[in-house]
Amino acid sequence: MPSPRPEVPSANHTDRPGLTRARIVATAVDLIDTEGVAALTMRRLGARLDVEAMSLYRYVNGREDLLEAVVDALVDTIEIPGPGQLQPIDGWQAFLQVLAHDVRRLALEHPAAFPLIATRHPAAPWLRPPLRSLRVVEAFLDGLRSRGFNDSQAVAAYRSFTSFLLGHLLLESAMQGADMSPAEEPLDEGDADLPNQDAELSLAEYPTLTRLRSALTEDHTEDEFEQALEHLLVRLDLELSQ
Amino acid sequence: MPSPRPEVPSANHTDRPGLTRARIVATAVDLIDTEGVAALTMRRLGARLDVEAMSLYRYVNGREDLLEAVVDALVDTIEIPGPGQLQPIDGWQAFLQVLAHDVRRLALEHPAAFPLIATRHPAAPWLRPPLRSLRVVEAFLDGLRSRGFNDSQAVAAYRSFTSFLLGHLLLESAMQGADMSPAEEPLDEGDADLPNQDAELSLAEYPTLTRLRSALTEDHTEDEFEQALEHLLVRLDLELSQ
DNA sequence: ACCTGAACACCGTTCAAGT
DNA sequence: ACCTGAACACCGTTCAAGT
Repeated sequence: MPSPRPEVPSANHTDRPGLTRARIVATAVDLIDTEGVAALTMRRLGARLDVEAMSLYRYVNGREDLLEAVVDALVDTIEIPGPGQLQPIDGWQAFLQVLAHDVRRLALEHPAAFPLIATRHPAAPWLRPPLRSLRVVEAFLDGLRSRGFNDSQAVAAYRSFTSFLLGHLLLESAMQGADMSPAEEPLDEGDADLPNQDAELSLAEYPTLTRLRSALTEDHTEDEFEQALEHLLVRLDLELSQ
Repeated sequence: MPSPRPEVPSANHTDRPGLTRARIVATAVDLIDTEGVAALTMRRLGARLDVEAMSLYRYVNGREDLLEAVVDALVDTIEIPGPGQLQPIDGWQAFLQVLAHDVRRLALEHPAAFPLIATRHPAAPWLRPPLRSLRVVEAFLDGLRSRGFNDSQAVAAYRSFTSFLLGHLLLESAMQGADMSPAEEPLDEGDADLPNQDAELSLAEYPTLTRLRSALTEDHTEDEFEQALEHLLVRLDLELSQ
């Protein structure tokens, strides 16, 4: 009855299934989403998996490799618009529109992880965040080629499209995840003689900022995204016909 | 700065002058520039200053505060175009051109630090990287206002300008600082049976990537920057007259 | 085959103690 | 006033040992 486990591929009916690289990565993503990147330590991740930290090293080549795997897992959720989401009639503009919104979904679903996607060095220098996987870039280039772009036009579009996504989505995800990294302490009132830089930074000397403060605070990130995307498409259209 | 001022102004003729917050921050920037952000530990920074790590806590509220100070110091090197660099004749286009290139200078001079500038949460939520200091934003808004922008146009320009800078310069700085973080080990030849993911990632299954590899590898970051900047100016011009 | 105990080097941070 | 020694909690990582 307590027989040593045979070849059985997945026969484990306990609540805590065996460790897997996939399960480790998924839990890591969850930990980042809920507590921030700084909270992702090997030991805490182990604890979430009911395992000692050292066990993770069977499936992951250290913390750096784990972070790499997290980024890859998230980027792999990007869906390249195919026959499912797109009518054959729709051109490259619809293709880029749908793709842009899926990358935006990724950024807003994982605001704490997006800086990793944005700043960790990709496997190859010509992979540009956030479209930083071979699969995604291949599909991106093919998608544009099959919709009328030639090679150099597709490459140029890859460059401008990634720059656009990175700038907008990094700012938007920063806005989203605002201040969740430093786990919300009840604010300390002491040390009133210190500069106290963060509480209410002194706007006194900045009349224009003071006047425009409420305008600056308004969140127009979605409008900005749509408008900038629209302008990018116009710009690409110009370059196509020249 | 209500710093604990010693009575003696600067009477220290030794090669190692006394500690200063400014000196600590400057050395930290240097450490990041030369060895990457991961190398910036309190202990190593102390060693560079011929001091024990604990001494730093007199001038800096821990590592997070130090990183904040590093970012602020770098952002403070941004020069807002004034009567010196700009003729009164020049309009807002010249103003933004000159400013954009100065921020680009910052990114290329400190490629390892730029991700910090890009991703650390600013002091106020309406401060957007990389123009994330009160001084810079005030001067930016005033600069545009004095050149014909009204309030909401200036605020809109702040949003699109920062998005543009962030996307382009983060990619360009990543390109610049490529792989200097993991201190250049002589590559290990062993373990040829493992996936060996990083050495030469397998392009076999990606025909388009294989074909366009050389095109993708070309560095056109400067052209991209100039072109995208030009298009942003055109776009802003349109919004001005509508 | 898979997980762990023990150990090591390094880290951030505090505080009483030195000068 | 300024710096340090000693200590603590936590971290990444290795490896022999357990089952």
